[in-house]
Amino acid sequence: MTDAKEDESLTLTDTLSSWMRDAFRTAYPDAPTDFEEVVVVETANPEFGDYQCNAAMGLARHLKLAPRVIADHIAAHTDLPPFMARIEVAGPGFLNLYLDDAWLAGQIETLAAGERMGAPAAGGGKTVVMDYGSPNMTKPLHIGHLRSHNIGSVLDRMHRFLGYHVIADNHLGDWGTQFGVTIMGYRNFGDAAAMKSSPLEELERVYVLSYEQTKKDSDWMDRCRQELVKLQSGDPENTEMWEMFMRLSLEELDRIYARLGVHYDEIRGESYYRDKLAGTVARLEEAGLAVQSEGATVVFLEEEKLPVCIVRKSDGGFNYATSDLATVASRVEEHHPDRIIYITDERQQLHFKQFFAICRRLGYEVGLDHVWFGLMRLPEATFSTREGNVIKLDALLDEAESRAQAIIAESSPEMPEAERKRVAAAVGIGAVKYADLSQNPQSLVTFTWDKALALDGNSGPYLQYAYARIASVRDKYSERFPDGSPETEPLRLLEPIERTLALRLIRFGDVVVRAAHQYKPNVLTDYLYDLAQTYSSFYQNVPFLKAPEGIRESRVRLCGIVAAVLKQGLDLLGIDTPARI
RNA sequence: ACCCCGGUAGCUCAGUUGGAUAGAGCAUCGGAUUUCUAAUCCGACGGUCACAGGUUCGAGCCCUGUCCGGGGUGCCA
Repeated sequence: MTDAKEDESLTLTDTLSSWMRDAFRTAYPDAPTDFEEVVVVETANPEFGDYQCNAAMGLARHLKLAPRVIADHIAAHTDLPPFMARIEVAGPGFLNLYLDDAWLAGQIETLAAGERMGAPAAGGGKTVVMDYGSPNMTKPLHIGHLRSHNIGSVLDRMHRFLGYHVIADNHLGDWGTQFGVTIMGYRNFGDAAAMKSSPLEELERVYVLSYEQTKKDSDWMDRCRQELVKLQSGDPENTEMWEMFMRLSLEELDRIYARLGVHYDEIRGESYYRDKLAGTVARLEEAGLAVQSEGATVVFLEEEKLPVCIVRKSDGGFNYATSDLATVASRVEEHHPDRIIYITDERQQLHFKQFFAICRRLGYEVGLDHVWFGLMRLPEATFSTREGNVIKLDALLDEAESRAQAIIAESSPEMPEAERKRVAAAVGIGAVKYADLSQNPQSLVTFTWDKALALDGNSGPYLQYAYARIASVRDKYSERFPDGSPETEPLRLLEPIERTLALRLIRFGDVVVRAAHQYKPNVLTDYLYDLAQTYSSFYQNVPFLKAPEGIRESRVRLCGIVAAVLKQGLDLLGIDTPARI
């Protein structure tokens, strides 16, 4: 029998599944199936055990036996490994599995001592390039840009945590059509002082003015295109202007990235690949993939039942697909990744299907995933720069911090000003991030201030509060029992809620793996909220410091392990955990 | 016209290979603080899982059709 700690790349459900699979194979050696479908899952209801296996029902047909007969046989004839207390059969053939209490307590004791809180080294050193954020360099970030950065950086952190070698790359939109419009705008309406103080706002302002001109003046767009062609062919004046735009925009991005806690290993915009675009098209032509059609160079994707993909426009310009193809070539050559993961909004699904299809035809073996998320919209409408109904990301974060600050001022008036500001930033920004991450990424998000800034209920601050209470409990313990050492006392799971808490803690590894591999941060937020709720109930209903010696230490120790898992989970979400809030 | 998503409690949303009685927050109502932080806890109320068929031991989840909403569909990204 496998010991649950033997293989570092397995989660607990992997181990349980493997054990159950062996049990089925032993019981039915001549069965016409390899039992690969036998898996163990967490139970939703404690009434049905800690984990359950539902395979007997599904296998009934293959084995030509009643499901209940199969389940009874497995339960009666399977040796129990050290981690298992008992198996029960229920209903039509459910196998309800109960973990051994002593084993469970032992696992929890060692959980916090390990590097990963029981999570496996699932990455095994595989290299993954993660492409997220990718802002347009001519506009300030608005609330709609939160998701790619937020979801992307959480998936990034989770993959690193699981032992993947991650290269996070910010593929800036710094070379597209918008620059012709922006250069024309800046030449005609630019304000050098405003450009210094808030560059992205100024770039956006001149972009909007210039864009409006295209409607009034039919030559305007042609002149914009000419400016772009000049830039792309190396005209010194336009290049200098572009470099200034980039320098100032990057400074502003750095500022907001620091605020959000987003970090990249590489920042390579589309411009980085500009000299490789012609060669990319040539390569497609040599491979017989790209052909001339209606004056443009295109790739037909009829086999994949996808629409045609344009790789070079009839005016000679290149577009997004070409840039992405050049980028993938560069990444493969330089990093040899096992997988490249792109995180963008849902509107780009077709683009990525086309782009991935071309990559397959070119023979790339690297795994390619497009993680798309639903657009953010306002209750009344979608927002757009042109409509003028955008909410700047900075403004959202400012509001979040000031709401948090108001509550702290009320609840902790004695807190020093500097700490109050730090905590307000942690709580406010944590609230904004959590509100976004706790939804299924693929859901369309309707933005409301109250939802984005929720400070109670299922919210980031609820988790931070649970963490801070534990820090406080442990401080009080040290004050009152300076000679005590909870970490060396055995963990005793006496009250039902304590065992429930232990069962939550031991799920952490499975949860992180599921969240990372399904690209769903909300799997982790759901878990952490459940953990914090279970802890809060424990906190409210069970005495720690007033408990008898021994039990007291066990409970304080359990608190510490909950705190460690909460902190690790919140770290993965990019949310800070102040010791006091 | 075609393609991709979505429709779950008054509101906002979860729902892990199809699994046992569909969950949470907010809102509403009732309770808990001489105590380890009440940003909390305990309880109540609240459902034709858009609609109609189908598949099977079992469907919110899979298949078909319809309605409604969002997005996309050769020279934006």
